[in-house]
Amino acid sequence: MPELPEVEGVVRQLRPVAEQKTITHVQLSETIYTSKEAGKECIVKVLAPHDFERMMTGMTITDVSRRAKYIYMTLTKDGRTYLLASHLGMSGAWFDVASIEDIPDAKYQKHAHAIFTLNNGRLLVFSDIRRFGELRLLQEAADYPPLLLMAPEPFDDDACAYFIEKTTLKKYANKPIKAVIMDGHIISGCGNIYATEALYLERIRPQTITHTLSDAQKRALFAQIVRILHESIEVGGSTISDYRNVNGEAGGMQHRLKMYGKKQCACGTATESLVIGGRTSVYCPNCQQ
DNA sequence: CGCTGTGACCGGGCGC
DNA sequence: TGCGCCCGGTCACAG
Repeated sequence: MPELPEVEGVVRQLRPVAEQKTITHVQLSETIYTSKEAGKECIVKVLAPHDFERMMTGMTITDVSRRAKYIYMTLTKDGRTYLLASHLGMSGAWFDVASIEDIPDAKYQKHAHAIFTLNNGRLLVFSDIRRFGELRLLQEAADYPPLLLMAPEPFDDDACAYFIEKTTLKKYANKPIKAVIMDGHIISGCGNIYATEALYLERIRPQTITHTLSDAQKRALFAQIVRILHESIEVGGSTISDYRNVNGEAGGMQHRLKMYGKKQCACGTATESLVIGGRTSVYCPNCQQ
């Protein structure tokens, strides 16, 4: 499940293959067509499949960037600017290939849902096994209000202050800290993997009620999250549940995880798990107090 | 009005 | 072998 570091990796790989290219053809999957006909918002949001194909055709990709776990592609066509906001959901992936058969995993070949042909003949393919991902064509971010409500990028100067301020609101103060740091309105891009790791490294139990933490603890936790997100970006992200980068390669971060998915802590103690905010949360009852 | 809880979207993988 | 359940990022909406 791609979190911020994995999405950042995808963006860095997409840039050289997508920027300054023009989309000459778009083909959405039969699944999208039939699902949309049934009234569901399958991957392509708001627009009817044919309208999405028509509007995307002729677009020039001028910029690829990341905002939280969203991939933003800035597009231009006929002198107008657009934004394609794509989210990988649980199992989405982008591939840069010469043909569909070159997608390195059969499951991703089977679930190729949007095929963009570029003016150099290459294909940009959005695949998604569980269809929780999305492709949202907008004129600007403001056209989809949830994008404006996301917390600052964790690497921004004001992100820690924003986090501290939010944690003092009664809406968040009485929640478990893990639910708070995984909330994209508080911190951008920190999902279950990195929340679990940061709490372990700071020796804080995930169920700790937020207001019981001191500001110093909150600052240290935030700094730990930033550090571990950086570390993961450097080593290519975590390969968990089929996540692969644009070249189909695995990342290296999964080998460095100390608590996520562990049955036993490095100290020898069996880990415990509980559900917080609907997500499985693992911690060491010995190391985390 | 604000917050909380629940539903909706899915198929791979695993347990029985 | 086969069936059924669990998992999860995010938003929408009911209460």
